[in-house]
Amino acid sequence: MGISEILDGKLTEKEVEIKGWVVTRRSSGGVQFLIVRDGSGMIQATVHKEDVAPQKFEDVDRLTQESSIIVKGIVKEDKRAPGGYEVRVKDLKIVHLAMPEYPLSKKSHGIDFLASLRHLWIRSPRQIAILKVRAEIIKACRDFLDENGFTSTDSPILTPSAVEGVATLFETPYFGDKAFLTQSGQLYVEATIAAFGKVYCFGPTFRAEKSKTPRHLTEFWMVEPEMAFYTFEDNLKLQEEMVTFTVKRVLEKRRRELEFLKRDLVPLRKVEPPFYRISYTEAVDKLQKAGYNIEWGEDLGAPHEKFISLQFEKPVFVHRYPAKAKAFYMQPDPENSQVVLCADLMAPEGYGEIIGGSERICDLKLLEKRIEEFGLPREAYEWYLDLRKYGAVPHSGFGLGIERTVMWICKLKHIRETIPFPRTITRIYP
RNA sequence: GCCGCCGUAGCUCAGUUCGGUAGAGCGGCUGGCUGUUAACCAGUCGGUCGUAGGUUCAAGUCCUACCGGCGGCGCCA
Repeated sequence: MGISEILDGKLTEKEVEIKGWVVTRRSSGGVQFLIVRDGSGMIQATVHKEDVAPQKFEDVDRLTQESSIIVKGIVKEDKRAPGGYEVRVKDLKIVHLAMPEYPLSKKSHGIDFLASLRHLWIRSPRQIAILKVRAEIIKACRDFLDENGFTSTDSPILTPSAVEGVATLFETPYFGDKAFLTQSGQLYVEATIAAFGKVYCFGPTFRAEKSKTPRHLTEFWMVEPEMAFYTFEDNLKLQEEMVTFTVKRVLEKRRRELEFLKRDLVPLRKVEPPFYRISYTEAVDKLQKAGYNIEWGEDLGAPHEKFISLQFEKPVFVHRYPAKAKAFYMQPDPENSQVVLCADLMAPEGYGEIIGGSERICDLKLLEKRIEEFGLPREAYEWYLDLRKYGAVPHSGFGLGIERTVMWICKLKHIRETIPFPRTITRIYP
């Protein structure tokens, strides 16, 4: 029994017990109005002087913001109450009287202050709504993959070597040796496909990049599916299906949260396969015609991604980037060896990349050559090369950034709200 | 790493142009109000003006350095 069920109208005129926290208290002499939160929702509880013992009424008068309480009463439908329902209180027990001067008031706060009080900020309705959507997105991704023949095989977080470059790795001591926090589970899921066919890993990844932007965290979560025998084309189709499934699931299960966030649902309802596709070369052409200063061969920057993303009302794949701008393990396009069979999925409405994916090199000789060309230490990749020695198959995969997906689906301005405790270049507390 | 902006009460800010006794709203506290909606009304508590130097009769205000944060870029998911 929770507040969400009361708000669904299932418990009208019934007696209920709510265990929760006081969000605000207002009084009008003989009537006290409490807004109570229980994790499932918020509702107004009214305490009339004549309904409770005098001592109880005085207790209510002492209630501070964020005090924890247990309330018993009758559910009433009432237009005067926010949300249309309220609980007329018959009994109330104070579990803990919160200290006065709860730091977060109902008025606005600056971002620095809120970030330093993240452990309390997550209680606020907006943050609750966002994190509920986050949880739904994660569950949707897992459900989609689990229901489509994937086995979850999580990758290690402590790793001996870099996937792509050492400069952006967090280093940690490891029994007299060095270890690094993973930047991607991809190489390891490329190993487990030979055991399970279709796999995915889900976990935190770490980038020691000094990125100071509204779309970067130093610690973020990725879902990384990897599929044996999947071509580049199969990979894109899977991404379309997974993203569509996820958006539909959130629209279905977290409608209330999206509406609370004042998220326009129209663009989300348009998310259906097939997504748009544009090659990197076409994208550069478009950008140049729009006056952007970009040459073929350069990777797309934030303003470029935003521009492309705004051209389409559905997600768009930008595919076949120059080989030099991308990772060593990507399969060259058989029709043009200057580009690789990769695609980034750009979310619409100006949100950029949420997925990066590619077909992987499966030929041993070619992979050896690429490792050398990228100046990577071959000894660190011996195990990875083994995968091309014993039953190599064409295979593809992608990584979906959870926080960026949350940011897009909730239409947020900054990624710091998409994870309970964000880690950024300037903040590791709380 | 680069460019720009900002640090004044617990919070959000005004005061800086042109140096002259530290301000408001919210929150807290005290009291009032029998339907409040960021409730309202009256009273009250609350300050090393980011830090350190400097200029000056006098610095929140002018100068220098440092620290912290925010916004944008680069890199990336």
